[in-house]
Amino acid sequence: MQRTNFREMACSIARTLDVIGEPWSPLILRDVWAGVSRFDQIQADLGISRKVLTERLNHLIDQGVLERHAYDMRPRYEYRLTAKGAELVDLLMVMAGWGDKWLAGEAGPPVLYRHHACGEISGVDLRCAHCGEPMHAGDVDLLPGPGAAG
Amino acid sequence: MQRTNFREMACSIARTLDVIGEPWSPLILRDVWAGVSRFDQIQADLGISRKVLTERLNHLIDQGVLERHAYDMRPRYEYRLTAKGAELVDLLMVMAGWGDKWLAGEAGPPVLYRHHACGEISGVDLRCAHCGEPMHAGDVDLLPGPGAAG
DNA sequence: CACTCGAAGTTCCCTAAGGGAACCCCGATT
DNA sequence: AATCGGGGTTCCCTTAGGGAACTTCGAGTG
Repeated sequence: MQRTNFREMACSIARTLDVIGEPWSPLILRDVWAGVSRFDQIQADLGISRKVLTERLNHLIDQGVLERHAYDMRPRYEYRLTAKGAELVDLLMVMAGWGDKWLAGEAGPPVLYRHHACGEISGVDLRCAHCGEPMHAGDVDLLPGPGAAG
Repeated sequence: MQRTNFREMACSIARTLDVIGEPWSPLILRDVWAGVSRFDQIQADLGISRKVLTERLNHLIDQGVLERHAYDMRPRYEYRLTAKGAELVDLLMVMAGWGDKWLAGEAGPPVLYRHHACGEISGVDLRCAHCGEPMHAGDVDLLPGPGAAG
């Protein structure tokens, strides 16, 4: 399909999409996060083609988001999130929050999140890292940064 | 390419991907958010094929994320974020934050975010909606919710 | 009125990516 | 020696994305 690649764009959103923007990649990370971490498990859970799963896993490993770990003397492997990958899961939690709010409908959210610190069922909330007040799409101005395109 | 559709999965991440998971969709939302909101502008800014841009815009409108708005007596339109779409931009800010941290390199972030409330250059931080403490991937347990698959 | 312009698509062909099923490899078990 | 099961690889087919040319429609110009 000769897909355009986003890596060269001077945009952190595009670059992030170059890492996890392909179809299935976020769901693979979700599975690994949730403990579904072996090839056949992921393949069966998602219903993804084995060929594509291989490609995605290799790409995620190349990008430093997953690592491949032997769990037996036999050639058996499980996939784990790296620190870089674990921070991507924050993104998945925000996605899940949006889906819960706008797409879950009558049935309610399929998954609940219990926060260790307070023990309550909760969700993520976006705050300004500087002042701690809510920070949403309409609460910011965009300015060119040091890495902006020439 | 007979792509699998994610809509029917009992997972808010998958359902969200069904709305904005196709290649280009998040970048289209980013453009509209940043004020690049007309067909030819978006097409030129992204370098996306006109055919695919048409498909993506229609899908985003169908999903209630964008709306098409005439800005002239002539058939001229601009695209705007709905409330549903504006909340998706929160997701884009989290993506941008991850890209800034892990992919920007020496050059630094291409775009800076100035928070209206405090006037500072900042970024988003994920907090528990219930207790206000940090809430990241490792800080939660996943539990089946009311909309979980049978 | 005829001509041109520009925004916003639409159409067509070509290539490459995803789906699916069959096949392969390799160490362990029987 | 034969089987098993995890973890892929290979092959073919279909369809989505890229790219460029073409269309449509109202406005402005001479």
